[in-house]
Order: sequence, then structure tokens, then C-alpha cells
Amino acid sequence: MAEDAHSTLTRRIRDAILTGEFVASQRLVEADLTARFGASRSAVRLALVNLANEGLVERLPNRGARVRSISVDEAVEIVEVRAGLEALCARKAAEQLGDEDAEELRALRDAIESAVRGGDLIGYSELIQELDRRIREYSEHVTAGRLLEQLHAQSARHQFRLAFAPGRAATSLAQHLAIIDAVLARDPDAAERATREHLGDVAAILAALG
Amino acid sequence: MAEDAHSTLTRRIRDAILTGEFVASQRLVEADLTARFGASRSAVRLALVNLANEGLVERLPNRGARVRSISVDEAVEIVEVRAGLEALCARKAAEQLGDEDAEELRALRDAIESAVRGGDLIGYSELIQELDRRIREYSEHVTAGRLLEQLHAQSARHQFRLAFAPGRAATSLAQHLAIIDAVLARDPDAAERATREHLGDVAAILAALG
DNA sequence: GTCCGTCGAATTGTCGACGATCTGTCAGAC
DNA sequence: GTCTGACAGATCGTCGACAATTCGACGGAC
Repeated sequence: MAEDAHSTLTRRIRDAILTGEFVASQRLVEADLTARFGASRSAVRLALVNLANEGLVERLPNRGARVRSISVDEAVEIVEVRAGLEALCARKAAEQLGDEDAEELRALRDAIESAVRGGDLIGYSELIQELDRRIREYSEHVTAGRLLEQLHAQSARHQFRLAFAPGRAATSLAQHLAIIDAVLARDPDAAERATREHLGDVAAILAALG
Repeated sequence: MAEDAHSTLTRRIRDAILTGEFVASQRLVEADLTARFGASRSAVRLALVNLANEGLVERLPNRGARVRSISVDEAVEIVEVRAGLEALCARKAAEQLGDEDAEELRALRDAIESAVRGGDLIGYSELIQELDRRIREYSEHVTAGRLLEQLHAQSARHQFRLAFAPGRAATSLAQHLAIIDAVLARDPDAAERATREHLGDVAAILAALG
């Protein structure tokens, strides 16, 4: 993932999709993107191919690209896969947590608790994402990490809907604290179990909402 | 995955990598591939980008592409991830196995047993791959299936070395039969457990061999 | 009113050429 | 003998033009 021109463009289009600037199923015409981002058509094409491989964009031969819309069934599938991968990462993280990592994790735990106490749902949601990222990092599992990053990007929109499900914050908080505590306790089994439990709930709620 | 020209080229280059025609770390110069496959440079470029996204090829900015070589550590990681995903698929397959699927699976079981009895290691290896493919199919889990396909391709070479580890066939056979029987018995827990057990062994052996 | 074939605009796919970047080599200074 | 800097070859990155395809609009036949 170098920082040259086409990577930047890929990132810019990805951001536009993730922030909802381009809505689901919207057509992404190469000429339009060329004008909008001031890049050449080759660069746009390359970016679209990359995003198609990431699963954010759908490319039909001779018919152009569009923002891929993810069905509820597929969102559930993604959460099921995430459960397996994040459980693996949580386990590894618990096994090999360094002392300074533990310090960071405790600080994050405090931040999460105070965000919830303050009723800051947006901040809470961001901190949870940070938590996921940290656990991936501590696990040092690059293969799982790479796949998880893709899956997160794909289901970003569904995540969002989930955050505001009524009464969700309380159980979500408890589950995340359980994950953190298991990792801090260096207990791999508990970390894996807590992660699975949490994502099992997420899958169930997603399926019910759909 | 349409069947137009550039997809075909992507597949052809992928096959060349998987069959060992292009060895690990070998440089893939665009001009050479252009001549060899009779395609234009754009097509070659696109194929390389796709393969890079699949993880089979490594592309360094301004320095070209080469066949990505996968370290033993990474091969172990891949098997760990596969364990999670294949366990999920085995579970789903066990949950929703159709009667005609069961029939096919029984036939495959017989074929596997007779391959081992006949000492046909190559045939056995192919049948095991077929088994994996079938379980993915029965699980109807497209997300997990797509990721597994990528991971299989990446670790194809290491798979190969594994098949000829001394005394491996016997335990491998027992483990695969256990997976098949659990799925046939429509027992999701057993199917997941048997799959994890098998891949846990594979990871251990890979790590030891490295 | 409906069906069918033709035509044209919009859009993607392909190509070859040009410019930019990297790598290795070689001469010269010290 | 070693180091430095310029040069040249190889290779990738970018661009604009042209060809191929799709899709909708239009008009005529029945």
C-alpha cells in the first residue's frame, strides 16, 4: 500500500463510499470520476479494479462500476466470518500481550466507559473501532488483520445502523469490557469466547433488523 | 468473474504460478508476459493488479511485480485463518445438508478411502481438495467461500510439501473421514470440532517442518 | 396498442507512444 | 582499493485516441 498517486485515488474513492458520499448501487462512471478527482482515466480504472477486489465496488463487463450494495444476508455472513477471525486475534492478543500494550488497553477501557457514561454514542462507536484495531495489532496476525480490514469496510454501513438499535449500548458495552478484561487477564480461551459471544449477538440483531 | 479477455489472462497467469511454471520470487516483467501470452500491456497490467489483490503477486511501485513467496510463518497464519473459516463452513454444511448432497458426500468418502488403500497419494490430495470445495459449496456461505479460495491459492505450494510428510496420510485420512461423518450425521458441533482438530495438526506440522 | 429492428448517444475496453523512475556500470578522485 | 557521481539501459507509470459494446429512443409494420 504505497503512497503514490493511484493509491491515493483508491483511498479517496473508498473514503467517498464509506462516508456515504456515493450511495449504494450508485453508478461510478469513469469519466465523472476523472473530472471529479482530476485524475486520468487509467488511474480511475485502476482504483475501481482495486475497490472491486476489496468488495466495495461491483464491476460488470462493458457496463461499468457501481457501489456494491450489501444485503442483510451478506452482512450476517460477514459478521459470522468476522467472529471467527476476531476470535482468533483476541486469542493471540491474550497470549502475547506486552506490558505497554496492556497499559494502552486499560486506558482505552477507561475511555470507553466514560464515553458511555457521557452518552456519547458517536465517540463510543469510534472507540470500539479503535479497540478492534488494537486487538488486531496486538495479535500480530497480518493475514487475519488484512481480511478483517476488508470485511469492516464492506459492512461499514450496516455497522452504523446497528449502533443506534434501541438498548444496544448497554449490552454492547458489557460485552466489549468482557473482551478487554479477558485479554488483559491473558486468558486466551476467555478472550475467544467473549469475542464470539459478542459477534453472535451482532449477527442475531442484524438478521432480526433485516 | 466474467469470461472476457482480461479475466482469461488473469487466470492463465494464476495457473502458471500455481503449477510452478513461475517460481517464487520470480520477476514478472510486463513486456515478457505481453510477448508470452500475446496480450497487450494493459491487459497484463490489469491481470497483475488482480493477482496482487489476491495475494499471489507482489507489486512494488516502479519496480515491477514478482511472484509472492510465502514464508512458513505466513503459511501457518493462513492455516489458522482457514481453520476458523472451514470450521464455519463445516458447521453450516452439517446444518443444512440436502439428501442428494449427502449422497455425493458418501460417494466421495468411498473414493477417498479407496485412493488411500491403493496408495494413490496424488489422487488422494486431489480428492481432499474436492472435499474442501464441496463442503464450502454445501455451506452456501459465499463470503467464507471467497476468502477460502484465495487462501488456498496462496498456500498451494506449502500444501504440496505437506502431502508427502512421512506418515501423514494415515492420520490425515482419519481426520478427513471424521469431518465427513460429522457432516453426514448433521452434527454441526462435531463437524466444527473435527475441522479445527485437523487444521490444528496441519499448522503444527507446517511450523515443525519450517 | 404492441412488437421488432435500426440507429445513435453514452460508456467501457484496448492499444501504442511518451515520460518518469529505478538499477547497475563505469570512470575518475582520493 | 574504495568511494562518489554521472550515465545508460531496462522497466514501469501515464496519457490520449480509437474501437467495441451496451442501452434507450425512435419509427414503422401489423
